[in-house]
Amino acid sequence: MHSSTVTVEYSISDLCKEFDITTRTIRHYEDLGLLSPSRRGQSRVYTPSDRTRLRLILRGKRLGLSLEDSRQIIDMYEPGKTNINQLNTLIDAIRVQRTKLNQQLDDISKLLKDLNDAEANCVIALKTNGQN
Amino acid sequence: MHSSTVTVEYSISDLCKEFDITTRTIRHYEDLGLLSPSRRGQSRVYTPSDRTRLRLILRGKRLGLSLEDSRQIIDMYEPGKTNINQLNTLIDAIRVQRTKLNQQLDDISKLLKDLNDAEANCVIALKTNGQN
DNA sequence: TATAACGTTTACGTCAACGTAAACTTTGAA
DNA sequence: TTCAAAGTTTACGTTGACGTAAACGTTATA
Repeated sequence: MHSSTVTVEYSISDLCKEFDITTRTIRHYEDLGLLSPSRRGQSRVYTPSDRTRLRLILRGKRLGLSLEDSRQIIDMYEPGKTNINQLNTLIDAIRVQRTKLNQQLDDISKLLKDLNDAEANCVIALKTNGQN
Repeated sequence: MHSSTVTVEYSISDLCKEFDITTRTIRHYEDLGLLSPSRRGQSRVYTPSDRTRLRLILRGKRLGLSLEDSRQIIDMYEPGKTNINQLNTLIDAIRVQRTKLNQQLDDISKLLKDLNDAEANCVIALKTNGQN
């Protein structure tokens, strides 16, 4: 039996291009412990898992999370060697995040509604001011 | 005919308490042109409209918007003396914001799903590790 | 009247999240 | 072989969003 293994990997510039960020940004995330790529020689080598983490970090950024927040959330996905105490605090942390996200959902729906109103007003103003 | 007018107003500390922020924060927003309260003597006096603007700013913050972004969005609500050109660029800006918000909605729903999975894993781990 | 409680301005400090520059190494193609 | 492209480390700079401290004015009430 032969299981073929196609080890996928990425260079730092691969990820930069894909996500439209700079090398500085990626190295910065590594400095903060959000990424820990292996090395070939002195060059960084990223796995699909690293790439996923990066995607999660950027998603967090779009939601206004700090890098530290993102680090904690991402760590939630890898329970790894957490003991029971940690599991309970983890569950609490998860619920805290969920509460924040639900607040955001509410905020967004209100903002979307406001934008709809604003746009409607614009359209009306455009029709009314056929002169000018 | 007599229209009774109960002019509602707020002091800076009123708003600080209501929204749980500092005076420094409110004055900072004023420095950036997001608020422009009137004065009685040298003290700032805030109207319900000012209060609404503040609420919108803080909502923007929860969504990860910069103060500059919030300023622009809030200005969308007050078309005021905008001419037709401005109205069209305004409509474009509104649609840009809407796109971003929809992206956020998508991000949030994914994150919520991830958190659900993470919590489920925690619960399983808790049951499995009845020992330890 | 004095002393809190609240307001003000001015200005330097801080922290996160990178930007930017310098100086260097490694590697593949001409 | 040389030279351009891509990689590296180190370190100071910048921007946004306030914090913090100093020094001062106003008002109410004990």
